[in-house]
Amino acid sequence: MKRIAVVEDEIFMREELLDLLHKAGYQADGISDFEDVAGQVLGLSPDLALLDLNLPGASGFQVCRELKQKSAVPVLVLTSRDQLRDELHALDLGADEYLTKPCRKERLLARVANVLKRYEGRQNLMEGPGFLLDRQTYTLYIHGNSAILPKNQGKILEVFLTHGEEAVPKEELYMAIWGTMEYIDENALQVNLTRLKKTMANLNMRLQVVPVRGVGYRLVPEPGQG
Amino acid sequence: MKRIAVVEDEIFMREELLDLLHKAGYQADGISDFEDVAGQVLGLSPDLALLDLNLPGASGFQVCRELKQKSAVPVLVLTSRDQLRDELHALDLGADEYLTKPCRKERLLARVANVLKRYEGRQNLMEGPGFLLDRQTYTLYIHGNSAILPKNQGKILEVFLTHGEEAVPKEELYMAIWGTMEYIDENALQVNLTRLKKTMANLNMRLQVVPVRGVGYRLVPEPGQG
DNA sequence: CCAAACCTTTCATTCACTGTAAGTGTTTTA
DNA sequence: TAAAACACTTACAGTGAATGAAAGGTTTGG
Repeated sequence: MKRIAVVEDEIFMREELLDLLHKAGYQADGISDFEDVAGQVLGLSPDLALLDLNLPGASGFQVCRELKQKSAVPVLVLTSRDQLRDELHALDLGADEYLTKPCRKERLLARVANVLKRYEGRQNLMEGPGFLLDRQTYTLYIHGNSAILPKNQGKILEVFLTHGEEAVPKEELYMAIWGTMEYIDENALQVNLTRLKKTMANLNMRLQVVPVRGVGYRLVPEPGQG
Repeated sequence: MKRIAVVEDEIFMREELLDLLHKAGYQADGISDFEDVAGQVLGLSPDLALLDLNLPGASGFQVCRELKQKSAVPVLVLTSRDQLRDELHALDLGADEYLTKPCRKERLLARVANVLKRYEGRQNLMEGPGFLLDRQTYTLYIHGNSAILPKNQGKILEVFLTHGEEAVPKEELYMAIWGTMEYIDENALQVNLTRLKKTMANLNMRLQVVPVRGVGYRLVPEPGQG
């Protein structure tokens, strides 16, 4: 059964949506606490996020951006904001659908089903700047091409992507690759990083791995000439 | 540059669309003959098809269905039909977007860009019954999971998919795998087929490879109990 | 300039993929 | 029913990519 996360602060509306989706055969879960909305949504690991834009605390746009940065979950924006610029903004942030309230139930359900169908088989894809990464196979999609990363390089890149441009401590990379921090030559990580860099260069990924002295590494956009 | 195929019978509207898309940096091509529309569109091998529903000859719905059956090209329906049931029908056929005329230019361009963005990196994906196959890496997406096929198995499956349920001559499989028909043990193909079958079973693909005596093989849906 | 931190290249090991071989089933036809 | 043609399976050894270890080079900051 497909899971849908519903982000809507108005309680009556939320219950109605949950009920509607439930009757349509989805497992729908709402959020009632509006701190770290994106985190909560991802915690539900839904197949789709249904997102209102007018939220207490952080704006829906911010939530949408965060969801898209940290995952590849499809986002359907359902809002009463009917300004064209809101729509353009949401779409630009990567929203997969934009519907304005009031909205016919049939239309909403059709769009939900449509988005879910389009995302079939994409559950494992993570979004990076300009590319997609399959978390299971470490297949990388970039510039309309695809390539398979060696497992270690894939794991490293995956960890980087979950951190955005934040520094990633070496310990975390150790854990991600080997599941432990013992008995591993410190150099092994180094070698795999070198290999990842070379791979990224070969694929023309405009990203650089830069060291953070005494801590670990960061993934940053290449200081391009563009 | 992204290519867009425009299917719109009203010539004035068509020219306006082509102009708009062209100014937005796309390579847009229109169709002026409305026989075998889907075939013509696919002949352009566009990154996106912009489709009107009211066409002379076959209905736009039929074209949409055909496009989705024969390819994985994204379809954006732009129509003056504003009935909900038309929209539901189009979405059900797999249309990726449904916009009603009149439509603000900004909105249209935003949706076009949005759909193209969503399809980024999907150019190499082939659609099979219930799964997707990446033609470059032979990554297989099924049941929300992904797996990498060994090269030979991937090539075989790829050839099968281009044939639907038609029989595939052995010679074609030879050519696809080894690029030649000489110096190859006839049994090698056999072994690879056995391996592909095992792989498909492990992945719960509901497909069977059946021999066509003296000719080759066919890929058919499993005679399931569903 | 020195030491710590960081990087790169090379090499042997390991493991998945592959074709060969050898033998077992199955269908067709006389 | 027999035998020939075709189809299938399993086991095995060769190959090549990925990996960690080793050894040595480079950068950074005090």
